[in-house]
Amino acid sequence: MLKMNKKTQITLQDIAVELNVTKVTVSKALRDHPDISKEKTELVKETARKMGYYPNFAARNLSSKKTNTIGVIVPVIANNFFAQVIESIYDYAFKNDYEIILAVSQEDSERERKHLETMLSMRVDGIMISLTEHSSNMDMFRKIKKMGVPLVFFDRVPNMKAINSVTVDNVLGAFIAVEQAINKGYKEIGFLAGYDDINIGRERMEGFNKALEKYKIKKNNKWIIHAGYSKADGYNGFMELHKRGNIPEFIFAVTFPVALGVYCAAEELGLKIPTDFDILCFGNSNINKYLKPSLSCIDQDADELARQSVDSIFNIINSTASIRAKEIKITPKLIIRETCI
Amino acid sequence: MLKMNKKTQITLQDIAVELNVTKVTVSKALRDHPDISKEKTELVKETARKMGYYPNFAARNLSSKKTNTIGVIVPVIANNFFAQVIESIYDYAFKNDYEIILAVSQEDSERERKHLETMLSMRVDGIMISLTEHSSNMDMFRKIKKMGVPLVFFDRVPNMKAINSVTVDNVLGAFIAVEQAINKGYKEIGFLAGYDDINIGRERMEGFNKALEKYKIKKNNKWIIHAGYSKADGYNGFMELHKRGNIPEFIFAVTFPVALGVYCAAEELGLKIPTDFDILCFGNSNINKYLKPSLSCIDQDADELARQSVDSIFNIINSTASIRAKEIKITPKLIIRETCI
DNA sequence: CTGAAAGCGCTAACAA
DNA sequence: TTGTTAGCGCTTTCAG
Repeated sequence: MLKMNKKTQITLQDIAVELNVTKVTVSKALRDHPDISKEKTELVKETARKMGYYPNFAARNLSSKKTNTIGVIVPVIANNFFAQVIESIYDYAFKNDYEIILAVSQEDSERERKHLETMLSMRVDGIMISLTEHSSNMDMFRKIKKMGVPLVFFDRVPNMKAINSVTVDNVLGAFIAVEQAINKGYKEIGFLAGYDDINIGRERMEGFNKALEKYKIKKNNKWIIHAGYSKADGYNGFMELHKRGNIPEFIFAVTFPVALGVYCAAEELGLKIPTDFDILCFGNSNINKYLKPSLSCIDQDADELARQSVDSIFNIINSTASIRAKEIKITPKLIIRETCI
Repeated sequence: MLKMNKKTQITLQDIAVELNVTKVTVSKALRDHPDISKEKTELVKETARKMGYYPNFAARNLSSKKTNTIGVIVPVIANNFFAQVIESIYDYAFKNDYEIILAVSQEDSERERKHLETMLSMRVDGIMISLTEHSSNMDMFRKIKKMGVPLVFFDRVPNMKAINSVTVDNVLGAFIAVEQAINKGYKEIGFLAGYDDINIGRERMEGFNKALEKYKIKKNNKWIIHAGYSKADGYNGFMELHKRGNIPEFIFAVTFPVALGVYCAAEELGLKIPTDFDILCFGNSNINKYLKPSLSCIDQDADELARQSVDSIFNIINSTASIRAKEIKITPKLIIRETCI
């Protein structure tokens, strides 16, 4: 009854025996440690390859206290903006020899909390997160900060002092969107807005208000709907607007999915864009130029957001001294297509 | 010079000391081991929570030889189909208390290989993969099989015997797409096809051929373009078709992004769909009903694909005896919108 | 340049 | 019901 049925995993020891050295030598060689001679290093590597050795990360992490891994939590994946951000994050991480542990909160702050705990248990070297649409676990974040785990928020960030964040300038973006509508001559301006719980809702509302104020346009609360950021929210929001009576000349949508919901509702109601009402949204999508009419929007550079976020977390991870929290803002830009032209 | 500056990580031992028991007791309590009394278990958990304890997964994995983790490799994320599949995979895994390690090959088989090695090093309990568009590392897969690591291919699978796979019935899907066009009366039928390297290209071509044969339609190679599966490929493919002379009455696009590229090219060329030519594609997207004209397609159920794949890998992981490789095929369905109606 | 010893934090037998 | 003893596979001192 020898130990034969164990699912054999090749270890440093196995290679060491094969080569008549100790596992320390093998370990060093595999990591290109200067202690080991060039030839021996090559020999070790070659043997390891031949034997089908794959270093056990768990063991390595345990003894080295480093995982070369960063945790990323997003509210959703099947969304053009987030899909692009995630893809870019993966790319930058890969180029820096880091692994990404991705988790999806599904806009559920309870799931979010669990994922944060998992990341902590995995001892990731840092955490990047974009919050759920409602509130969030500030206590958890404070705890994480206190534990000294590098933390960077991106796009959807909490209302907290001294945090690292990378966001698009939402106030500015909303402002220029509404300004565009006003310049075009619209006076009846509606907003399918988010909630104040999270920065993107709060700040886009702020930009909206600013533009109305600056141009002395009367704000009509009947034309402002507070809902979420999804397609369904846009659909329902527009239906509600329609039910309330005459719809405004122009609608600003808080996100691209919301605008999509509006297109859908309008079609059902037999309303034509931009003749019956006009629209513009915050957030681009690789498909909105194919819509009829193609949708003008406030473009947020997903790749840039990802790059800045990754840079930011690496800076924190690699700095010896604790560095000052940094809030990075990316400037959005207006892209005019067939709506609100 | 006490060891004070170590970034303190709360361990079982710390809790044990606090509670005047041994770490084994704590370990068991935290995992609801029946050995430990209810009250003590509660006490331990409460204390752990208070002390801010997070179990070290690396240590746990190392000693238990189980990671509760499955690795997923996809060619791309910023793609409606894959984004949905991934999101569903995450959801099913989460509900089964499994973590997902996601990696993106970017259609690059070299990256794919590296990711596979990483997964092996992480000792994931199983691997789910959708291949890059060109060939792939069959040797690597054979090695993985030999190592006894559960492996499931989904959507894009290799041409290999005895593998576990979950795919859409590509032959059938392509067949009914082309049949629809033929029934509509089209005789000039083109195909923006993929390559034979991978099942989706090969099988969709097979279905295309079958339909032409069955209905005795002449196949015109001038109208068949072999390119990739992306929007750019669709754009270039259509431009090439156009350059070659008169375009066919109908074009079957191998993927949704390819069809999108065609829309783009057609617009530039001033061609109208469906009057100048008609189109239908393999693969749905949550936005193609918004296109003008809205695009008819062969719908592949992303969620179903994900569910079957996850089920499949769990079956393998949880089965004691080695089970027979299983190839699961999902039946696609035709969705008619404004094209090819 | 190489190796011996210790231990990372945890779980899995087995004893008590 | 609890504790003892051994590692899991690797890296990290520190000696040679």
